[in-house]
Amino acid sequence: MTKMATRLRIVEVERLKTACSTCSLQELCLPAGLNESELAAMDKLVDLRRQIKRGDHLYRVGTSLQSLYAIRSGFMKSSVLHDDGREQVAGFHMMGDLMGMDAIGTSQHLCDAVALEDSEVCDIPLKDLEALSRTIPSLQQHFHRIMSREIARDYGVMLLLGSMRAEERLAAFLLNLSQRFAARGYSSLEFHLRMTREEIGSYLGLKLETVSRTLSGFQAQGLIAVQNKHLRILNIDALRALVSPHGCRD
Amino acid sequence: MTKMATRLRIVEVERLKTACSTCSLQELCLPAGLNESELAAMDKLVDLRRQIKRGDHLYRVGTSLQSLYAIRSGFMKSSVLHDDGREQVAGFHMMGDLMGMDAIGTSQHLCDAVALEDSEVCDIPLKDLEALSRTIPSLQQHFHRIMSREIARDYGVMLLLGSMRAEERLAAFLLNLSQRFAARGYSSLEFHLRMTREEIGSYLGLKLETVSRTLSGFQAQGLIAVQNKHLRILNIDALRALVSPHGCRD
DNA sequence: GATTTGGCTTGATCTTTATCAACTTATGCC
DNA sequence: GGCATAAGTTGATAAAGATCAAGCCAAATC
Repeated sequence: MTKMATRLRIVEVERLKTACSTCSLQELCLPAGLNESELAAMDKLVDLRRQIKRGDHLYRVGTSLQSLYAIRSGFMKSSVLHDDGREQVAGFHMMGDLMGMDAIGTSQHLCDAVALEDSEVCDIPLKDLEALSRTIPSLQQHFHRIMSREIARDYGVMLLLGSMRAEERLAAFLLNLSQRFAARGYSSLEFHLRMTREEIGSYLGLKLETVSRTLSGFQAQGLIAVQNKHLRILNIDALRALVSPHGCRD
Repeated sequence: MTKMATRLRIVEVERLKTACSTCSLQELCLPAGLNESELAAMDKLVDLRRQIKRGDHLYRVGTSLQSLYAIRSGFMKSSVLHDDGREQVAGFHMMGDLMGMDAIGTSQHLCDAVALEDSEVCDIPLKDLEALSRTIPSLQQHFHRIMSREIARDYGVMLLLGSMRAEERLAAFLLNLSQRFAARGYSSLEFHLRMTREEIGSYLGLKLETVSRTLSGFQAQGLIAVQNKHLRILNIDALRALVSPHGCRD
């Protein structure tokens, strides 16, 4: 304690708050499953915290990969750009999510990451993470799990984009958000959509008008209550039924 | 040489052929970039080779993850199943590709892997791979790159499914196949489609009739020549132009 | 070599979602 | 606090692709 205190300066207080060992997202984030001494090693790795204002980029297509980013707070989107300017939102990311993994392969970011509200991310230098995960098998394993889960999520999005109708896509989208908010201790039935209808549409492969209409339709059926970005799920079972139409499973 | 010869038995000849150190796919596959002694370590890891007959499963949804699989020869598809039986092809895989990475997160396969022609895969036990990659940084790095590239590929598919029209999807699909065949030393302009129209459609989020019509359309325009599964690209630039419509880049 | 079956093509029609357009409601800014 | 601008809703119409249907071709089977 005293030894530490001597080293502290005002800026470093800020840093200390970043420590994985005291972070409430520990269980969701990269350090999940580490013991105390391993957590301390993690703390050394994650020494920079970055503020991203709403609308600002965390990284851009073509930028060289420096670090992976763990979201501490806020909400972000990542999007791929087509040559002709069309934007496809590839994902929405919230606290505890790890971003930037698509760039490891080429050392260049392949998508843009933009904050949809003021956000805070932890900077995790890839080289350091790789070095540390060579000495901490459970960190290595967890990192692989996180990358794998991203692949699995992507497969889910492909299923959605490739074989669902507009209503199913929206229902699946709302249920996914609901579940993720729940996992972070927020209400699963009432939340704030941080993205525009256009961004939802882009993610789901629909036009914004279709998103709007479909949401209105859900409201008319009594499944949800929407007012702008405020959303309340009124009948979650009905939403689930929409995604898995007849419950006919073989 | 003589030392090795004494150790050989007939079954082991079979194994020897599996060795990464003598595999022609070395540069495409997991061992890319390893030196000789590292390659020898890889050889010990990959000790099982498996034959998959056309139509057979390499793994199924829900099966527990044992190994990752590197394709030595043949052609496979992976597909996600919707509750109601709809199938979405998530990818086509050929020699040098690594399969099964979606299952690391949950230790259970989330998709089915089926051989589209008689194939041969190398069995790579995940635990062993993780252990070895802790001692060989370049292997670790390459493994991460491969997972990352899978994520990047998925983003590309999302872009395709979310914001391209039927013609663009087909053109992008053909160009992707062409490029992958080229990377493996085959002709980039003339190849055999190993999947049915329905499987192409499933991958691209289209119905088989649309795939057929669109291919016929390409043929009518002189872009390709198709006869059943035999395909020849006649005007690759025009195909490229279809994917990036106006070349209007900002 | 005939038969069968699965895969493919092509046409006609229907459905879903996109597009175009007008208008309303928020949000942010001076 | 009002004005400007962005976001969202809703309607009318158009277009892309799905669906239904018929027939064809080719490889596998007997």
